[in-house]
Amino acid sequence: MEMIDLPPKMRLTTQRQVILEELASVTSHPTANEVYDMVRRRLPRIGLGTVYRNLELMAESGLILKLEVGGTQKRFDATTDLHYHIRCTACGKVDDIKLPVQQEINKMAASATDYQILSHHVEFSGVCGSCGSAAEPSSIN
Amino acid sequence: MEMIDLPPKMRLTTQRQVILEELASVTSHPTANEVYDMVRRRLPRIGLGTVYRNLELMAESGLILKLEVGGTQKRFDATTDLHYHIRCTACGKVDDIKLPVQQEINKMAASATDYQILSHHVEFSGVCGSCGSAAEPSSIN
DNA sequence: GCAGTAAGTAATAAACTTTCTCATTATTAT
DNA sequence: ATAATAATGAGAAAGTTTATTACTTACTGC
Repeated sequence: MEMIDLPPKMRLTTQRQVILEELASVTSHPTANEVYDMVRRRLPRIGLGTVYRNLELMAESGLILKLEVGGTQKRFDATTDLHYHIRCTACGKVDDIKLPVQQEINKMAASATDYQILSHHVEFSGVCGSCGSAAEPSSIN
Repeated sequence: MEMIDLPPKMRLTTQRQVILEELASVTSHPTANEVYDMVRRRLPRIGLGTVYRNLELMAESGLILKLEVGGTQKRFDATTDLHYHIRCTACGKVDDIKLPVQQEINKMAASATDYQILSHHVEFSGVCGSCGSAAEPSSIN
């Protein structure tokens, strides 16, 4: 039994504010460690556990998105409206991809499984611009 | 016994055979640790590192699939033809979903990004049958 | 068969990501 | 300002995956 209840008395601490601001300041999808590095420039004494705890809390309350995309680390996204992602197989970078969300795919899925469908996510794999130009300048012949 | 297409110099050891057989014997998508447990019933002295190393090698050679779906652990799949997955948000179980792969989505993506698209994967989130019936008996009341 | 060599294994250590514990600090309501 | 308590920081701990190492096994050409 899982209910989405945001913590009753969630306090607005400096740490939370800065974490959210830093996450919102980038269009990339940083890992917890990367957020930690960004935040530490402004709050040098913050603990890594605090970053993890708050990213998790914010994700639970829907304030941010926790992306469980490929790779070993989870990534976080301050843009909470539904969108798909693409990950570079060479450098691991994750970008948004501006593709309309295919809502009808959920209905198709519902009739193909006994699961109760909640959502779906599409993750593309590809080679990003900088990695592609570095690796294969002769591929368009 | 099926013919296994091994990369040159890759030997078909007992460990590899058993790992592959055990993985192929289930329709679930076990984690490395679960494969380890299954294999250990037949080869009690096998090491966890051996399981990891060989799952990784087999995934690289295309013999099996390594799934980087949600959750903290990677999962492995002996079925290598393209298909989508669905993960239970309650118990973390991952199942195949029999939904035709949307090839055209790659073309749409190609025109929406400067990445060179290689592939895509769709992962659904939902509640599986057993979790659903266990969690919400109040819906029948 | 047998030496020589390459590949694989088991065990262990190590790296890395994430979660947990707890004494202390900071925030909120009074 | 004070009390109540949520949150923090520091470190330990847990969990997953990779790397190292010494030993074993299998393949090669003789």
